[in-house]
Amino acid sequence: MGRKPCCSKEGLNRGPWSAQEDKILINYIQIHGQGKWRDLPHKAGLKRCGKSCRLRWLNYLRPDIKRGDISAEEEQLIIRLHKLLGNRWALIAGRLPGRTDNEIKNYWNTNLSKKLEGDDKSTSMQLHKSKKKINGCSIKSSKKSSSEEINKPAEPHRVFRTKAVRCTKVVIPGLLDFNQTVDNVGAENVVSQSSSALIQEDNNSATSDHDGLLMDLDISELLLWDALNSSSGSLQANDYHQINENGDHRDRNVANGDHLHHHGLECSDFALEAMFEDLLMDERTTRLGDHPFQHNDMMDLKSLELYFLNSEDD
DNA sequence: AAGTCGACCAACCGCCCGGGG
DNA sequence: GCCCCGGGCGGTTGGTCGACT
Repeated sequence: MGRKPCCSKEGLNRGPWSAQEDKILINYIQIHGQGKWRDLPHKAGLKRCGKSCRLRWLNYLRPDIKRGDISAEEEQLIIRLHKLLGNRWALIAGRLPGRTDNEIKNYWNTNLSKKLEGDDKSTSMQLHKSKKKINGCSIKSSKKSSSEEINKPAEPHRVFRTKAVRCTKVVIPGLLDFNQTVDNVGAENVVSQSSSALIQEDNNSATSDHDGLLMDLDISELLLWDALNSSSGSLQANDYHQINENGDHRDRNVANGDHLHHHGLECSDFALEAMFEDLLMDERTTRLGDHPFQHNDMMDLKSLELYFLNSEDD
């Protein structure tokens, strides 16, 4: 009955990885590359489930993993992205170079959720006094986080999807031509710059007056966040490819343009995410006035909002 | 010093999706 | 169209360790 397990658990090691196992896995991947996770343990001589190997590599052994505390900037970014995306840890992680979804998820669950919950509760008559230490006072991570820096207004989060259900199809009317050449764009720069921009835009971003969709942090803000930072330096297409590879998903869904069709654009989550960057690419590479964005580096926020509102209506 | 509690986080689990046959 | 497989994702668990009493 039930689902067939991904592998036989018999005779397999479980729990924490030993240094020896790590070494074996690293050596194997360095030689053979990633993929074929199910076969990997057998071929590499590891007594581990393939999924376990994959997780170990992605969350711990990858060379581009950034170790250390989450910075205040990263924390702000996580909060805002979570507001926008909900528990889409992989997407959020995609915006934080070197951070893994697991790490962000853990960080959120142990620090930020309580922090924000505390904020909410503190402004809602503090009904739960029985729950001591709820407001981050004794949270261990206070040593590394910056709760004082979170001066968020206590308000319910508005996310597009709070439930972790994959959105595989999003139809966006053919306002944008995603078939345009993708060049001179470095997503890595986009990511890093975008991140800081998002933070900087925190307080002065023009939030929409429209109900619902664009309240608080919204798609247009995310777009703006990217767009505002699209003017720096010339960037290479292979940079984009590189970050796609590092970002696991976007190369498949976006760089190939699989999901992007003009006049009725279909896109996956990954494509949706990368769409923001593609919008940026569009703006940068074409510099045409045919779409709602001004060809200046400073884009018209209202245009962006209207664009998405129209999309929503459609 | 010893016991208890709670936070942290690596690892696991189960579900879902896309691709291929 | 259906089924299987590989891979990805989010939720949850459990071991470890530090803080507190």
